[in-house]
Amino acid sequence: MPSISLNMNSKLKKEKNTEKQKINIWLVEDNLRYRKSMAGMINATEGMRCSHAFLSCEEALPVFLKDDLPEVILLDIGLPGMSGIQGIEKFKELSPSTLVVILTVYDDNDKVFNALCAGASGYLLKDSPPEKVIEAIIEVLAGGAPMNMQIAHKVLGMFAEFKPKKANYGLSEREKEILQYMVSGLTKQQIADKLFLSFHTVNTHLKNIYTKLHVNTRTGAVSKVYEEHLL
Amino acid sequence: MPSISLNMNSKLKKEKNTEKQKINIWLVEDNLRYRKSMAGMINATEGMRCSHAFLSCEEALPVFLKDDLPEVILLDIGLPGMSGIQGIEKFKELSPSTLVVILTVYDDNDKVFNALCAGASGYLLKDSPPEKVIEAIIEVLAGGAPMNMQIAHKVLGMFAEFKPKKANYGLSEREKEILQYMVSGLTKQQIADKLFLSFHTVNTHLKNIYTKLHVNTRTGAVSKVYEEHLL
DNA sequence: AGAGAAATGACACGAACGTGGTATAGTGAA
DNA sequence: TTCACTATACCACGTTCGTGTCATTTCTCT
Repeated sequence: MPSISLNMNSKLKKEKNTEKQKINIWLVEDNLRYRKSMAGMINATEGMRCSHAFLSCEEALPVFLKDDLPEVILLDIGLPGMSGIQGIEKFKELSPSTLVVILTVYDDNDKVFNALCAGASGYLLKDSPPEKVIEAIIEVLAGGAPMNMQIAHKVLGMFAEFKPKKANYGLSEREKEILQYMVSGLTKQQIADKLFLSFHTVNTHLKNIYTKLHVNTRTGAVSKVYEEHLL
Repeated sequence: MPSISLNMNSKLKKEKNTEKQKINIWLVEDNLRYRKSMAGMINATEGMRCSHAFLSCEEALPVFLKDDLPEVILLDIGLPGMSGIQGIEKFKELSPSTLVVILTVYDDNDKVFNALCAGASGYLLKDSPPEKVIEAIIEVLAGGAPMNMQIAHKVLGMFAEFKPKKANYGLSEREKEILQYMVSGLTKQQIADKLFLSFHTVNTHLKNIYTKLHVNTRTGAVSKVYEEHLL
């Protein structure tokens, strides 16, 4: 059974006060059994209390109006009504300091990616043993980012997808320079002025760039730059 | 002292064979003391051997020619000569199945980001206790992604930066649709054909899009779409 | 029912673009 | 030294764009 080192001195105070100094945790989870079991687990842990357990984000959000802001929300993704992903955004909007930890069965890249972009501070799968969840709460409060091994692996994998592409297309330095200016929205004449070149020179370079990139509009070239992470 | 569950049956075989069945680990680290200490730690661990310890990537790369491919490389980033980041790419190029774990003092976003993009499978800080490094080797071999708590936190933070921008600029659905086609490189006439619209209609929509996005060229609009993660 | 937003359509004109050429000079490799 | 590549520069033609102004038809919301 894990225990936390925070507020250990406060334990000397009277019960009522101690109750309030426990870590305030919310649970949003539509499965009754899992919800009850998890809430029980939290309340049985020293220094933690599960003050609310909802079965949808729609239920949970209005409670934010009262000043019972949670420190941590354990959030499912496959919920009735509003998805957990949308939920994260709402929660973080209402209380940016609240840490959201995803607790779900979904492990596909898309869900993980979107949840993290939305502001989740951790991502656990439901096959994790309950002790791991309790540990995760402690970790996230300590400034960490609890994740299952396989989730962490996926996350790093996403980075690798970000810029492996470096198909140069054989662009020369000058061409890259001109492409750069084009991407930032300048016209040929403006680029020429910027580089102290003739309009015709820029025109020629652009022609060559189009040939190399297999495009025939400036728009297509700009898209290619972003799409394939050139420059 | 951690121990691994892999190849436990092989321990019955004779010494020479067991030696080869240990996990082959390379170390690239310019600090003499740290290198020696880490190599010693690895070799003292059951089922692991540090077959090589280099002080730069330039030294390590030629050894890949012989068929002594490591399963894991512990790699520093602040190295003389070629940086560790470049090193990752080279290593992964020569042996994609080799897992690279960064072991460094640098924890700035840029280094972390680039290392992960380059293909690192883990990222540890040097202030980690040696046991943690050994655990990380086991974890990465089990398909995980070992990271310090603060690194994991940084990594998730990077995701949040990816698409918080939801500045819609008040674009209507139709406008977004047209913008989409423009981004993919089509001309006004081509877009009109695609959507069974008049050229003039597309022209008007584009005008409105430019106004809303505060740009006045298609190139500028496309850049804005990518730069601010619209659509 | 009426206001307001969005989508649709049209015309015209000057500016910018895309593409077909041609040509000179410098640099570094074969 | 020749060859290839790069950067530079020019011209002309037809196409596309950006912008001005205007009008009609849906919708939605109240």
